[in-house]
Amino acid sequence: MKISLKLFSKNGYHKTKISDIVREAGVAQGTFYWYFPSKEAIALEIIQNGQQHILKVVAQGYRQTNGTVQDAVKSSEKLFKDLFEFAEENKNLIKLLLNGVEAEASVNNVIKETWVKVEHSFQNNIKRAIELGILPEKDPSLESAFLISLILGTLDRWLFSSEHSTLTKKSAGEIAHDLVSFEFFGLLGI
Amino acid sequence: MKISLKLFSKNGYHKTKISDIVREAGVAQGTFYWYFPSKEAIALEIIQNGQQHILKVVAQGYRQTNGTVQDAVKSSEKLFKDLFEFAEENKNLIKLLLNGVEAEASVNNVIKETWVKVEHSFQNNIKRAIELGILPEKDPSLESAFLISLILGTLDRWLFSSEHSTLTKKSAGEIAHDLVSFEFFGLLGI
Amino acid sequence: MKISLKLFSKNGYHKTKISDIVREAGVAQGTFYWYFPSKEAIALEIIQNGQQHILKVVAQGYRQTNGTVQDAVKSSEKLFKDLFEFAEENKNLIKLLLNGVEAEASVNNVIKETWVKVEHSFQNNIKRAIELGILPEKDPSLESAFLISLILGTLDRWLFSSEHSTLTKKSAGEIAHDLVSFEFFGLLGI
Amino acid sequence: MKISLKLFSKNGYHKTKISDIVREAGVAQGTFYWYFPSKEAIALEIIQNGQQHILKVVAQGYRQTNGTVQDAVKSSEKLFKDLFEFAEENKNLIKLLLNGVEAEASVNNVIKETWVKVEHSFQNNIKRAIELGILPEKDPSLESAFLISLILGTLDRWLFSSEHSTLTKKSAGEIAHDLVSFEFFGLLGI
DNA sequence: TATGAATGAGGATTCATTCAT
DNA sequence: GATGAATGAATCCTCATTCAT
Repeated sequence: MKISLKLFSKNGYHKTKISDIVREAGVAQGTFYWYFPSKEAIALEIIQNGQQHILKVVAQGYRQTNGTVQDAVKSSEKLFKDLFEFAEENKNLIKLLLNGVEAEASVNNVIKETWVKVEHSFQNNIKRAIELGILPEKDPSLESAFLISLILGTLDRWLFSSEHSTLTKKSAGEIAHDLVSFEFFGLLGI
Repeated sequence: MKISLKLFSKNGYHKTKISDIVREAGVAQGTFYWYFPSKEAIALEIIQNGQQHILKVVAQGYRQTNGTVQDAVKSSEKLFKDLFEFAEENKNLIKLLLNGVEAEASVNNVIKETWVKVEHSFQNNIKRAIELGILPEKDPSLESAFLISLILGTLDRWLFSSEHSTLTKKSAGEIAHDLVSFEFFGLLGI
Repeated sequence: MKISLKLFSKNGYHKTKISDIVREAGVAQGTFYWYFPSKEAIALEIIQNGQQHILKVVAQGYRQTNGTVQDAVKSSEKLFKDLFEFAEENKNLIKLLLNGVEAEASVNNVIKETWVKVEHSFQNNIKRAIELGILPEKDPSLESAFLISLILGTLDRWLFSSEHSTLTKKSAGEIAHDLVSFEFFGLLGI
Repeated sequence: MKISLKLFSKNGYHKTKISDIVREAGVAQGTFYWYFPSKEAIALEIIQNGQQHILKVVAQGYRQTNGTVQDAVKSSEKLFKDLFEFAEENKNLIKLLLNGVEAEASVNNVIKETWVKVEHSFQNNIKRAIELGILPEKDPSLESAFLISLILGTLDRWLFSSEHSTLTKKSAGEIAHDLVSFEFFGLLGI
């Protein structure tokens, strides 16, 4: 699975042949089919596996948000940092999830699902913050859409862009700090 | 090209067969090759074509930004509206550009290039705004990375997400309005 | 036809496309079919045309063989010289005829036929020489087979071999001279 | 490979389809590609294989040539006999090598190479005979060119010509005998 | 006569999957 | 559990030929 993930993320789903995977794994072609019923299946398993990990990170990321904006900012920054650190350690997985493979529909669906779930988590947090009076009364679903767009796009550029020298050099913590500032205060923020 | 674009964006590059394209076009297989040297070539032409259109929209989107924050906000909103309207009218193209096909490297490169160029345009605008004292002194490359992430992610969800009932129902103008608020003031903005 | 001959001999029958021919000729694809019913037909016409020329050369090559061995040698040398000069001026044709295209059976047949006819001419001459007591009593059909083998093989190496520096530098007359010596006296000849 | 050789020599390279080969071999199309990377590759392998065999025959054909013309004649006749017997047993291979396929350049090159090597072998022998004073001082490269022309042309007519009733009926030994007479003494020989 | 766009059968190669050992 | 040879459907592309203009 590790090898498959690497090859999928590096070369894409279709361009990764079973023969490539088994060659690198040092086993015979038939052996692959002892462990996985099909190419689709292993892709699915890889993605679902990854989804669990990510959701765990996100779930653990938010701690308490009791009270002030200051708390919310800190909490958010903590989550971003965790998420970016996880991404850094699992580049291949993230690449696969961000690029979206041109694979069987089932695989694409699990990928979509992953981000939808992450977004839901964000949305719940925003809702709570509004209820607590920390954030102004706005549409949480819209705000979370903005938020996840912001995060995933930045993540993509941070890890995989050759064009962003500034971005690429930053650590997960630094990115998280900058990001949270934009999140709460926008371009005009301090 | 129109048919190819539709099929590519709907089914992906690899799953779109030349035979699919010509069947829908009502011509013979060989006719395809009279007009395009290869499958890769037509994909490339489609994308490059699309790139030009988008860049034109972006270039024309920003008008003057002479002076106040108010002006900048208005200008930005205008651009977003234009961009989203264009996207709405060219859903297939946008889908292709956002999802990124798993195609030949050349095709993927042109897609990447497209967004890099759009981002550059944003970046220049932010620079100018900083020089004019409209925006606080920050790293424009970082800000533009945030901005493009925000826009493209939102665009994706607006056009192609089945999960965002709130988002989906909004018009290009409304999205642009909400987006510009987040852009300048963040979650805390009015 | 000239262009076709060039391309056929240079690249082979199958690798020469009608589109190659018409491009070089500066006419449209359809125009080709106004003058020739098919690719096979033009090849056939080219070869048959060439056959006539060669047979004329061979027919005129032998003059009188009245009497002595000396006469026969001279006569033979004259023919070889004519033949080799013709070949030098019609390299493309000769290449086509010697290599034997992998074409339709009909084309190959005309090529075979050409050499068979040339050989017949040789055979008749040998017969006459035997009748005149110039050559010893042997099987003329065998001798002519030897002779044509000798000539065509040498011709091939002379015109198209990159390995025969000695051969390549000789003129048609010189080759003819050497050849005739071998023809009549073999390796042991003076 | 045997089947491929047969089909190549019978129908030519281009007219032999992979589907023909596998049908006759009784395997699936894909199986072909398990053993050979391409059509070109199998042709190459066949030819190279054949080249080795021929060169072995030629290398073993000449024995000692110690002394007299008589010895040289005998030695030569022995080689011709071996060569012609080999050719008789490997008609398909010889046909392929003599006709020269219209295949990829690589294949054609190996064919050319084969005969060049055979000729070199002849040439060396002639050189030695000159040094020993058996043959008169002449250009060995020219003589070997004559010799190989003579042999290959005769071989071609013996095996594949429908026009040479006299030739066709002879055995390898008989042809060799006649050939060696022409080789050493020419038309005028006893 | 000339054009050149259109045709479509044909053919090499790929690769996920199977299965006897 | 493991092997790797065998399968064959699938697909891109070629090119001689046709034909309306």
